[in-house]
Amino acid sequence: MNNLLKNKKISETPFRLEVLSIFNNYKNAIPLSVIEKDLKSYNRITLYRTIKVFLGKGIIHEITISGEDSNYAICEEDCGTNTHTHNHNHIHFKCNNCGIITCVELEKYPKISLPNYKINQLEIQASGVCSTCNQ
Amino acid sequence: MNNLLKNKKISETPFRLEVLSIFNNYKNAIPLSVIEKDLKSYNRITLYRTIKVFLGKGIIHEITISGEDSNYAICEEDCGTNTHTHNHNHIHFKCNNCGIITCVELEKYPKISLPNYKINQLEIQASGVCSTCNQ
DNA sequence: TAATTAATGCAACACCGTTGTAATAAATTA
DNA sequence: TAATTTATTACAACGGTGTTGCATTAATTA
Repeated sequence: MNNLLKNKKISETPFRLEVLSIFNNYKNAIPLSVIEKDLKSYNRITLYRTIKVFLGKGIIHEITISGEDSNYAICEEDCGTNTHTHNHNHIHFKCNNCGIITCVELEKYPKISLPNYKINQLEIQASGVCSTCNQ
Repeated sequence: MNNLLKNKKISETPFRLEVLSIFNNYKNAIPLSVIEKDLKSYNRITLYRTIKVFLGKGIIHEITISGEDSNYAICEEDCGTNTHTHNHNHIHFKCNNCGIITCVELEKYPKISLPNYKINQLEIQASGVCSTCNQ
């Protein structure tokens, strides 16, 4: 995890390391605005490009929920190296109370079969009240 | 379906009727670009506002898939009157071959339970090859 | 350390969606 | 149906978001 960038064969720069460390400071998914806020010195364009590179290398994945800003979260070890082969065993949960979006692991991931369809990938987004707020 | 607008208690205007008829011409979800293309005379701003009103009244729903333009599809009869209570028994399927996004009904919709979580809503997005292309 | 390759950041731009407002059309009331 | 009220349309203008070209600077390689 410390030499993640070198493993992914991209240059290790202070900016990228700082973005990575911000991701690691949160257990949940975060939007660009959080990254911008946390960066010591931040350049809009460099951040966009960094996010694109991280997405392309499978370092992070994007969570797109209707009506929300895009959120980003660190990928698990076994994620693919690009967005198409990217695969995970978790769902994306949006808490309507605290607003936080998290990746939640499922023991048994639902299977869906549609006659005549070939299903390659499932993305499941749930919303409700998270375990922290639900007390 | 013909007096949909009046049922929803919004004014019936030529523009809105034309947008509605475009939705009815497609069995699948469509992005704004398709609506723009099909409108005889189209005003960008009015279209945005029309879509917003349709969304708010539960006439259409938005399908947001990572990396795609937003798509819109006519809601079923039993959809709620706003986006929050909006509920459906279908998943959103993106065909990687033809690119078309459809709402596909499921006989048995998967249930997901997470310890300590309260799940109000599920949005399921699948991708692969649709029944038309898969032949 | 020198040469090569890649990342950064500035300027400038295009696109997307929104807002204020005047004109116009639809709905309501008498 | 005509007059009034209410809502919609469309123009002008704007702000935000994401992108590209390019010169500078930093990281990697030999």
